[in-house]
Amino acid sequence: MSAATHQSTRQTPHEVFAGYLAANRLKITPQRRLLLDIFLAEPGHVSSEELYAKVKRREPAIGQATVYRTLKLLAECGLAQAVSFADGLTRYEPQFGVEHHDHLICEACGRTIEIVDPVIERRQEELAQRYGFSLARHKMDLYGLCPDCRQDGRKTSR
Amino acid sequence: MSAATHQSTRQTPHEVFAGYLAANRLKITPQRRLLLDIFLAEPGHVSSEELYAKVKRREPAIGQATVYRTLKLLAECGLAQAVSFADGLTRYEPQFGVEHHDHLICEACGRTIEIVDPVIERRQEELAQRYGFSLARHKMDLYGLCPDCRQDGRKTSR
DNA sequence: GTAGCTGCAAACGTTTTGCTGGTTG
DNA sequence: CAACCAGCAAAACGTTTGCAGCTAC
Repeated sequence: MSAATHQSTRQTPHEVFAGYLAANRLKITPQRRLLLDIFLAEPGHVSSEELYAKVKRREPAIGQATVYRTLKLLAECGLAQAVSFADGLTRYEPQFGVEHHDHLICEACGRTIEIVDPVIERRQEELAQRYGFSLARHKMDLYGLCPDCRQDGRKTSR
Repeated sequence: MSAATHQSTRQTPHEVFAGYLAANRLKITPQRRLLLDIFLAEPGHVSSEELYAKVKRREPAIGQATVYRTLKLLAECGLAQAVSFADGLTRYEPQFGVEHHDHLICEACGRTIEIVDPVIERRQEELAQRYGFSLARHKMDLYGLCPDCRQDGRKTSR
């Protein structure tokens, strides 16, 4: 729990979103509100398609295009951040009030585990300080093989 | 044997590639050799299309599919690494003979310092093992403000 | 009322795949 | 000579865009 950035402004995500929309003369619609809600309820990184599937359960009439467009808006106003895992899919992760995390990624099956290690987090701070940097954020992805894919051992026959 | 973490062996890239192909009963072809050469001559990250264009100048008959397929092979044997910049394009960067390092990046002036911290490296291994993963490689970028940019909000020199 | 929105479907650009003749080991 | 590969073109994939009617402001 080392939330290094305590802001005095305590806007809710919805306020942030509404503010951004208003500032750009865009409109608040039921779809956008719903998408924000469901997006924020997601634990980790979501692809557009995954979000589309979840939203569709509550609002079957919604279209994929709306999901794509809204995710882009969320990224623009800082509520979401686009991350890529080199699997041809763009994923978004909530940036508001969500605990930071890193990724442990299986290169074989694409499975991704979110991890946070206090030792590493602290060490990163120390490292940055050693170089006189003030650290704002970081990104760490570990690539390897998950337990399942290690056992499969489909290669190196003989 | 996923060949991604062979740093101690002094194999040339061509040897690595040939070894990987042989181990999987795949064949060495002129196209694959040419693609490896041109790929290694690239300074940074290349997209499949960029590589295709360059290869085509030397071997006009080559097809895009071959480039895609070969890049995938290079990634499998650890000579290339796929990176995504969230622009809908998969890029590959050469991984051979390059010392691993992480990045400390100034968000104001773009200055980048290459770092390696043994404590973090070791801890990453431990973390992966805890989840049953075998770790092949990782990527860590720390973002913040460098000493110069901390002192004055100027977005100076570089 | 008007600018902006939605859902649909078609368009788009990248990557993959099926096929056939040719090449490697 | 058997397995694998190349090139081609079509398919598949995720994402964007044009449109006509609808909605928030």
